[in-house]
Amino acid sequence: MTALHFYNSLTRRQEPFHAINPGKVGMYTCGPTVYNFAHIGNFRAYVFEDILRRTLEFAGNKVTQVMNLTDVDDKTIRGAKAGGLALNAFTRPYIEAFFTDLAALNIEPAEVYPPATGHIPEMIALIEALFEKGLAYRSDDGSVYFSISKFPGYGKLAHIDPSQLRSGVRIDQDEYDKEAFADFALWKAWDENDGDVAWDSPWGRGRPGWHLECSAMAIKYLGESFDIHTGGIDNLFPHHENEIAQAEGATGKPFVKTWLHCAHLQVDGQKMSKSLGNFHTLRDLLGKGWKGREIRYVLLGAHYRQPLNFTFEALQAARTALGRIDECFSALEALAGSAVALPGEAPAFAGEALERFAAALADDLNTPEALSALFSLVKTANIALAENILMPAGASAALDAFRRMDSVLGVIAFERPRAENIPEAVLALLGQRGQARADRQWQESDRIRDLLLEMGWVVRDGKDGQTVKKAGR
RNA sequence: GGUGCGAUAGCCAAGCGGUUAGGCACAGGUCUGCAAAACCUCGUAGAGCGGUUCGACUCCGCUUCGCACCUCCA
Repeated sequence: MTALHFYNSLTRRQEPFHAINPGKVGMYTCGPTVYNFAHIGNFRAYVFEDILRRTLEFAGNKVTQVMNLTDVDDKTIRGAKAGGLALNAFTRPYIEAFFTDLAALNIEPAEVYPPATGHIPEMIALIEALFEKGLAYRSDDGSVYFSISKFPGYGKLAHIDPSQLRSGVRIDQDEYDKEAFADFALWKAWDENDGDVAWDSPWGRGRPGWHLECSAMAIKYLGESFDIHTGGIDNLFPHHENEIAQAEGATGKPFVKTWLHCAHLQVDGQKMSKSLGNFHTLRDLLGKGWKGREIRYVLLGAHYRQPLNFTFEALQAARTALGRIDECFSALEALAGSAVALPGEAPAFAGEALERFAAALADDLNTPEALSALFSLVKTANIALAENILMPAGASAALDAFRRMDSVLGVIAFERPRAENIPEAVLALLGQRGQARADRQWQESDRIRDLLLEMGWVVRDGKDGQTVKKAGR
């Protein structure tokens, strides 16, 4: 396929992608803070990262993805305290829920999900390295800070001039004991709000700063320099900027080659927030009867660097569109039967659509364009089917193209409605109706059709007789 | 205030200096006893004002409006 190109937040340009070790890609993804159920805005980022991962695999790479779990920070500590629970007892259900949710969206698992609380020694070692380089200092209360004025490259990702950082931002400096306003905590000294959440360190009891975990765990699992780091756009500053400062400050090597950031999801044109009542968790939507594949499809509908407006109209549109894909796929399956595609027999339209699809993804993960290519395959296949010009081998080749596309999109085979087992009673009624139709007893035929509908089965009269389908979806 | 992004037909949403994006909805048609379903067909839209150009939705400038980040929200 065409060479992959990604927009790199660091250079602010679209660049050809070359893995440091050809064929093997190391990728770090900022994961959830496990103090609550993740919402669909969070999942936009995880689905985007899944598309990135699958596109890399589509292009023949072996991907090693690391996604951290932030299981210690202000919010988790606050939640544990409010619930009267130990920290890990508080976070565990949310970690489990997170994995359930990932599966519900057909997101491929990462290779490693390191929890912050499991990597305190690595973080302490990183702070020690920063002390050696003169980039860290200890304050009177025992906290440790990173001195951004001593790190020349600070601001290169966010393109921020550190000396400008103060303007317009509220200042509550007395909460901390820092030398410079923009310095950030590497280690936070224990205070009474932390309860029993504390680890020993050379600087006394306390807990790691939030930015530290990602640098420490990324280096541990992916090395001091690796290919790709992703996250939501909101993490670009300060979190990712600080990650670079910590990692490059300690190792002296370039931390990450390519940074990719996903734009936010909006709901009904506005930022998602609890006060506006437009805050949706994944489980809320599943509870309302929407399928994971439908939500996933909606999230693929816009380019990842553009804000995406989430609406229930979009979910309904996704349901209808997926239904069309399913119909086409099933019709091809029926025609293909057990036929195996032979070389040279693939219809040209399947290859063309797949090529367009691959080019769209290679062009900075253009999923809307990729979906357009998918639908061009649906349409041409439908026409070929209607005109009876498709041989079983051709149908099989078209199916292969769909499957290749779905290896990235993950919406066709996933949760595809299956042919239901038809109960005896329904079969019996169908038989009666068939007889009535043969006898041109339309009233009787319609009566049975209504009866079946009441039982939850929709009758479709086609060229080859009647078929039934579960109602509702 | 600083930095960045955007404004596309009823809705959602892409590419592109001149050649059909696509999806949903609407409308027509095929099929059908009727209906449903399915399938096909169908939209010259590009915030406003200037400029560059043979030609601009696409490049440049200004205006208006919207969004995001600016110390721990994906």
